[in-house]
Amino acid sequence: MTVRTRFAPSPTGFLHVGGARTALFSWLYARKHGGKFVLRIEDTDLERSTMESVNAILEGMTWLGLEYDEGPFYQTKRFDRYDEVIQNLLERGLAYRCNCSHERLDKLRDEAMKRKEKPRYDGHCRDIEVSPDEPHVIRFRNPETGVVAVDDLIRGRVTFNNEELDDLIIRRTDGSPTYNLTVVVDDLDMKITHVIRGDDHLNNTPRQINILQALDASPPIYGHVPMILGDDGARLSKRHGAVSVMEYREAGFLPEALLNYLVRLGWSHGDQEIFSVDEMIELFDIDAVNKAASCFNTDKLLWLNQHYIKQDDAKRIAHLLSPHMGNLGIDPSQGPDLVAVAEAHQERARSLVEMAEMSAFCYQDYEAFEEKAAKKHLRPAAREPLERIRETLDSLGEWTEETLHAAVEQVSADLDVKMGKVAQPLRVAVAGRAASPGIDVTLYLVGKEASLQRIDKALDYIRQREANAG
RNA sequence: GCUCCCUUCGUCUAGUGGUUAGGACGCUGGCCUCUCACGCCGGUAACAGGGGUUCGAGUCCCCUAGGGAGUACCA
Repeated sequence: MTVRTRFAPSPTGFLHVGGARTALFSWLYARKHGGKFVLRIEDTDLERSTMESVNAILEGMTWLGLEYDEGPFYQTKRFDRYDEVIQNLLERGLAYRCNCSHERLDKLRDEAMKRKEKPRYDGHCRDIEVSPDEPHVIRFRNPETGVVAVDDLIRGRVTFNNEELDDLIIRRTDGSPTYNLTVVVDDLDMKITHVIRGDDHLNNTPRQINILQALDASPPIYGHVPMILGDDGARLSKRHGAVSVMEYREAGFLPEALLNYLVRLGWSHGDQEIFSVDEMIELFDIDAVNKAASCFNTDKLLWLNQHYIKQDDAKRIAHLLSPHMGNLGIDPSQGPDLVAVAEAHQERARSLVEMAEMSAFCYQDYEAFEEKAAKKHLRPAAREPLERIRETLDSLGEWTEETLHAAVEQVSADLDVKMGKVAQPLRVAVAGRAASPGIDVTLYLVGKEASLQRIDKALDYIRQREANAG
């Protein structure tokens, strides 16, 4: 039997991290077992489904590299098939027409709640003939007794009493099929062997199994993965920052970092933290997925992101960095080689956005000195070192990291001061702040002309300060 | 309310009857050092509570508490 898994989002919004993790687990399971991964769009809710959402979901999956083998299949294109199944159920007496009014249903619910019971449909129309010509819904005739057991890959055996279930609507008054029916028919038709989905569906599973049995089909194997919560333990929402996968791209995250973070959320393999996609496929084990929901922790994601930024090829990082530079109004082709700039910042940035911000000085003059840095380093005592290094740099033959390093060392030696006494004021002058890559690299990237100009600006600042003090 | 699910450091987790309860993020002390970062060494911090079972329980059972999901002519 070939393994076939699926991801079946409803297109009512973006691909969020919870859905992405469910998709990842499902995808990994298929890949690990040499199976197929199917994408299905559950768009039977005509009111809320949009094409923009479909595109956003596809974009998110593509970015993460969760490629599907079949699909996307759209449920709205399969209404004929659902009708056929409903008709079949109707003919065999396993479903029936119901014309109970909303009012009656509401009343039923209120009364049940008052009696501290679970609200269920009372089966009023079960044995009465409702004409096909009058407005009606179609309900599934759920077994009234017995238990349904789900042998879940993650939760273990979970059992439900049929008395708890009621006759659910499988076709609305407008003729459209409902979720629990379409899922069952689709999973069946698409020969899905393993249904890996969010655990918000665990309660639906017994109903689906009952429908499956009415259809003389054997249920697939289920695996209900827990939810992802916000860092405060509450349900993940916009309030927690980014929830959409694409927002993470915009925030400067690498897809492999998000994937690695997501796979470790609720799953682990001993003490291993870093997983390449190939390792995930090899080591992932759905049985080892935790039962409890887990909180999303951006700090750890940032750590992983930094790890991948650090480890990645500078060329690729530069390529990915480019649009973020653009967002700052910088055209990376005007200035130093972006690959060199990226390389210089690879160990310093936790995200590409941070990298763009911290390397902007290589392309454009900063607006003002970082206040604390200027106060600390651009003081009268720094004037001489700065003047000396300016002179040395001005007459430097070759502008390379080696010659620049030597120049700074030479001035420090001449002045008989530690290198920091020269490098720090120089750094603030050239980069505008107290932190930057090594001073030689920093100078190299800024270039001779801009460096000298900025040193002059720093010297002006110091003179101004001396004047004010005097 | 009812049904189902869940519960180890702040967070992600290891742990499948005998461990000084391990790792990671974070925080923190130090080393390295031209700054920041990286790297390295160290520290901080957890078995929700209560009953059993057992020579022995984070691990098995029960109860309580707390969280979550479902309870739609949403998916």
